[in-house]
Amino acid sequence: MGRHSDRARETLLNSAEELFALHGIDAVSNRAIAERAGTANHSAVTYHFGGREGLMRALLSRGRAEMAARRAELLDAGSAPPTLREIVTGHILPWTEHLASLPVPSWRARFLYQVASVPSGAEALRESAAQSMRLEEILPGDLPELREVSPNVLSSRARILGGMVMGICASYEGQLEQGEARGTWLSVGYFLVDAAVGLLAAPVTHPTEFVTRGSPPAFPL
Amino acid sequence: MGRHSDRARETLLNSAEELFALHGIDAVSNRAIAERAGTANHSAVTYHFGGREGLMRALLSRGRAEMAARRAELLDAGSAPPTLREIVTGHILPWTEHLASLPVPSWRARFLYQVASVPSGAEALRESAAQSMRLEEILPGDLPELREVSPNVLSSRARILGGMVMGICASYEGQLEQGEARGTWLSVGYFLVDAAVGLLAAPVTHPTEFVTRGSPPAFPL
DNA sequence: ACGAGTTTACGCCAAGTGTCTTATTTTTGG
DNA sequence: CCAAAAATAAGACACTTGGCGTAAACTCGT
Repeated sequence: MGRHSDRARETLLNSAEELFALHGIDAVSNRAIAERAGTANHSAVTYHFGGREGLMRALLSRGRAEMAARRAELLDAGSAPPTLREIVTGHILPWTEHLASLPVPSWRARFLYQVASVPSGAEALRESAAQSMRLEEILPGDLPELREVSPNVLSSRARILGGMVMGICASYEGQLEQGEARGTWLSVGYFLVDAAVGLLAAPVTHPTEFVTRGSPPAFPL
Repeated sequence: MGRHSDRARETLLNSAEELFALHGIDAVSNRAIAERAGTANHSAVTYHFGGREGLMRALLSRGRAEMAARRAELLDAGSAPPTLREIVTGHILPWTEHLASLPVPSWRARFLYQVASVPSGAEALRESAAQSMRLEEILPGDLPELREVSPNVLSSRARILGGMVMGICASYEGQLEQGEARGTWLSVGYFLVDAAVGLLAAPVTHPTEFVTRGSPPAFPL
């Protein structure tokens, strides 16, 4: 058995993540990924992952287990019943902590931002998202901070969070690579928590019955 | 001079907008755009727009004048000095009103969401964005609602707004096409204004020095 | 050290793309 | 109505891509 295969797979995944993050999913060919990985085997992606779908699956599963564990840990440590801020923190901080654990430069945030944005990537995300909880389904309806927010509005607001977190993290990751970053991943996390709480609990001046769903798919925090 | 050329250009632009919105910028070839436009001239995009850049420029300039005028109109009608809500309203409502003015189905919101997300599109957006004002540069530092929000945090929060508006509008536009939409474009606009005000004015629990900039480029509201 | 199994290298092909050229058709101004 | 201009159609070409097949190189247990 080739134990080397793990190394080759890792190299391919890293190359793909970087190229996808920098140029977008659809702008990168399997051949380019293989070349970036340093191999002359232009069918490497097909060989190791069975094709584009397998590659995306492998990329999307990276770090999923750690983040899920960390989320459970944070939510356990909070008060019972948890406050809105605790719930939001439990969903956002595992994410920024995960990004903080990666060597600099990293491309994970920017890659996932691309995945969530582009139709071809969103398709791959759908199956993966099913394995993760969505914040909109987790928020209890009886939180005191959200008493004035109707379920429709709350659900629609929760949909915004994924894109918000992804976008800010992608931006910060880019700054980190350029050496222009101020602050830390943890400060980014708290910034996002503040913003998310303000967003979710904002006063409703115009009640509305519209509800967002479908594309773009909310990124599963 | 071919007066027909205007019609051909319009058809090409509509085809491109639709295909870009549904499949993403990088997943659509110039040939596919020409075919969708009903012409057998597979070089139509090059002939009428000089290439991909010209096509993107033409697409991005659509509706810009109307929206700018409407924005000025709304901001003029508000109180002096304007409140935070008035400023935000003046930047968001022209946008939802513009979308409301398009026939159903439309693809503009989804197209622009793609442009703002994908690197290749973001590049095209940069020059266009320079012609539009950015909300982060418009927000006065002395608004009473934002007294507790430091400039760094405020600037970073303002960056979120573009993606938020684009994402929600893209989602609603899709629902509209599917016949699943509840509410109106106007209600979407007020929903976004509420969310934006809550986001910008949210209490800051952890002061931070990080500032977002660079990619993803904030969509110029 | 050897041979089976795994990984890599690389050639080949059909399909698709952008660009450039050349007819052919359509439109316009006189 | 007619010629000039513009628009469309369609061919040629170089290039890239994904998929497939085969040969070489490598790894590992024995």
